[in-house]
Amino acid sequence: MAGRAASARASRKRAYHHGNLREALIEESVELIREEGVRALTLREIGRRLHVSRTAPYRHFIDKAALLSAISKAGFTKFAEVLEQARNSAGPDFANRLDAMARAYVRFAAENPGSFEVMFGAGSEPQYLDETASVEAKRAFEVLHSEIRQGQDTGMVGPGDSLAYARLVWAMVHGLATLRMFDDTAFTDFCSRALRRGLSPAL
Amino acid sequence: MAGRAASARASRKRAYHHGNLREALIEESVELIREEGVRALTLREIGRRLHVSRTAPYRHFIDKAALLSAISKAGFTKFAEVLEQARNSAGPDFANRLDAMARAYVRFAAENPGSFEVMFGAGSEPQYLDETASVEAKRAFEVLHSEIRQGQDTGMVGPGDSLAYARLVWAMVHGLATLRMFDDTAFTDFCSRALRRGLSPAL
DNA sequence: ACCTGAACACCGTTCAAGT
DNA sequence: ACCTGAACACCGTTCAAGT
Repeated sequence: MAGRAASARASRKRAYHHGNLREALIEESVELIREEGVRALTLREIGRRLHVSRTAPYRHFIDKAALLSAISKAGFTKFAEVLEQARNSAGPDFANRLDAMARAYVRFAAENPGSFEVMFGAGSEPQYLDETASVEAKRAFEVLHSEIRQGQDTGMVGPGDSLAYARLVWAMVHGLATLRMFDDTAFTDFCSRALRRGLSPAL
Repeated sequence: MAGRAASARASRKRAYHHGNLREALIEESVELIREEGVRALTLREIGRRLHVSRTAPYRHFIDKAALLSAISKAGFTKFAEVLEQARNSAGPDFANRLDAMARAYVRFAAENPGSFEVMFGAGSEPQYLDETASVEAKRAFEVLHSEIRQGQDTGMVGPGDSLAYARLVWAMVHGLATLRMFDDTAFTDFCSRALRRGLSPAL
């Protein structure tokens, strides 16, 4: 009946003694955040859920901030995959690829509000997403940045500093995501069009 | 020597019994947030600072969330004033007025990170800044929205839904502010130009 | 190595009691 | 009306002690 689940749980629990408590802490934290929000993330609660003492997390993270940092990095890794996948599925046209990434960005924020908050929240300080950011955040940003460079090659994006264009797009879409303006696809498309016009070479 | 400060403090303290503890709680919270960040905002600490018991705030706010809500509203009131003042000081030219508001928006976020976080943070749910938002938030948004309408009248902004244009600009600038991309004025100006190009009527 | 319980210094919130 | 102290149920974190 519940044999499989039980044995999975048992082996999982035993496995903590083998060195993957760290991984389990991150996974369970992401799950808890998704279910109950960031405020519900508590070292004690996460310990309870993993049938582990409340101080066990300190074997793997120096403090709660370190756990949050790991959650953020895991979030950015997933985020980069999502953006890349959206871009690659959108065909060769620059407009379609950019729009697909914008939609994926906003959807990620909508579906993972907790992770999104940890990734971009007060604790972190990502700023320009290049120098000070984690390598995971940089990788996500690079997915967009490389697309902008391609857009410049095909004349869809004006000449000049590709980094500035990429930051501009990132900020625009990030604003949409942060203000949770994503339940109206007509508006999102409206923004995409205006954004592309803003990027295009001056006449 | 310290007589004036002392008597001011004394009359201030006595005044709490006269009904302005509520106001003092908000002011002191904003001050504390500015100094130490949102995480430092504690009902107990705020009570300490005002020489009042830790449960005194409950006479004026049902819980901590209600205090935060009041802080948010006060922040939006200030925010609206700042935006309006920036616009009015920028002369008659649309581009200058829009750029001035963008700069003021970003500067407000830079100078009041704590208030900004409370205003737009996880607790609140402002979304489109019109229907669900507080009247204070709506007022701030209206400063921008009315300017967009004027831009349409003078042909600087394309025809159609002025609300959509206003939301677009808000999201763009909000992204800059949220990602703390404000230490590079050259980049901010770059974004302003692209933004205005995106708003302009299609050819 | 990894885990545990007890303990410390904090919170938000409630409530009976004071003026 | 407005304020207070004690109390309750939580936290994050440290540390000596266990296997």
